[in-house]
Amino acid sequence: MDIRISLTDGVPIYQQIVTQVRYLIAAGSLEPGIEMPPIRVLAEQLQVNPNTVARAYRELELEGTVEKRSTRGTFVSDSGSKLATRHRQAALHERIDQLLAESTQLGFSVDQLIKEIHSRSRVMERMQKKAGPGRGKSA
Amino acid sequence: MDIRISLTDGVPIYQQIVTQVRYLIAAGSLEPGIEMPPIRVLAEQLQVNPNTVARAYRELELEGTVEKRSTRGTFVSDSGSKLATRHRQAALHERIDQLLAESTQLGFSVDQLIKEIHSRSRVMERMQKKAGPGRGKSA
DNA sequence: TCTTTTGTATTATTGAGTTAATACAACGGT
DNA sequence: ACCGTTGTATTAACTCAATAATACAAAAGA
Repeated sequence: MDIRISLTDGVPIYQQIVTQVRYLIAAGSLEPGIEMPPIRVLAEQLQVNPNTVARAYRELELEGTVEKRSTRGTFVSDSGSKLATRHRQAALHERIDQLLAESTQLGFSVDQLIKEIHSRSRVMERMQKKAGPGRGKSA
Repeated sequence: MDIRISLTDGVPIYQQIVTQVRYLIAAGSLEPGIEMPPIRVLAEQLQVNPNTVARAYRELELEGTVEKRSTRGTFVSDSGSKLATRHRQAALHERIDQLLAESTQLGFSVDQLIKEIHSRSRVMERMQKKAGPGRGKSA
């Protein structure tokens, strides 16, 4: 499981796990039916408390992305890929809505906002070229 | 001072004050040179602790939007309008950057993102027509 | 049946952030 | 000089979320 957590960026560990599992599933690295690492194993690899991983798995199960089969383990559900993608899109929509609300408050039109986005995306691209790969615990 | 705070939306009170003062200044309701309400007065109007208002004023002073003249009061600084606008734009840029980061992770191109934004903005407009004015303490 | 492996549940600790209570200090007008 | 007004400083309480410590329950398989 190629999951990397950062202890310094303020994002809760369990949330990082959820997000990255969704990513791995949406990207096809984790296919439906595959067994997830047991809670304790992943916790050991990431050097975090098992409860933290349990919380991430619980959230993933609630949304239907994975299935827990009592004592047999946790598996990527059949609809895992679809759900993971949907959740990621929902997260994106939420961000977009926040942004629209804030830019409206600022008196920007949508067109002006679009221009700003293009501008920022150019800046981000430039930064991408300089930035090295992130650091963090990995599994 | 037409400031309305919400005790239920999770945004810290002092932050709401800062944001709304910046808005009032950027919008021209508060012009450079104008005296701000004394900390205790605004605190009384908003029914919050004076320290909360003090914290908001301190932040506004740190960024140069207002000036404190020791015991004479707090005034909108000459560059207040420019600074308030700049801070609001910076906040917007930050949101945009988060959004770009997340959408990149999702595998969206900038153009796809733009389409999503247009789509969401149509949704938001529709919701605007239904929503009534917000409720909250006002001064 | 016993042991191992799985997820679960409960409770405590930690930590950050926000707000409040209260006392202080300085300037200015009378 | 004094009193009232201004902002300041210090400390405490409170809230909330995240994480950890620990014990529990149930199923599978030797």
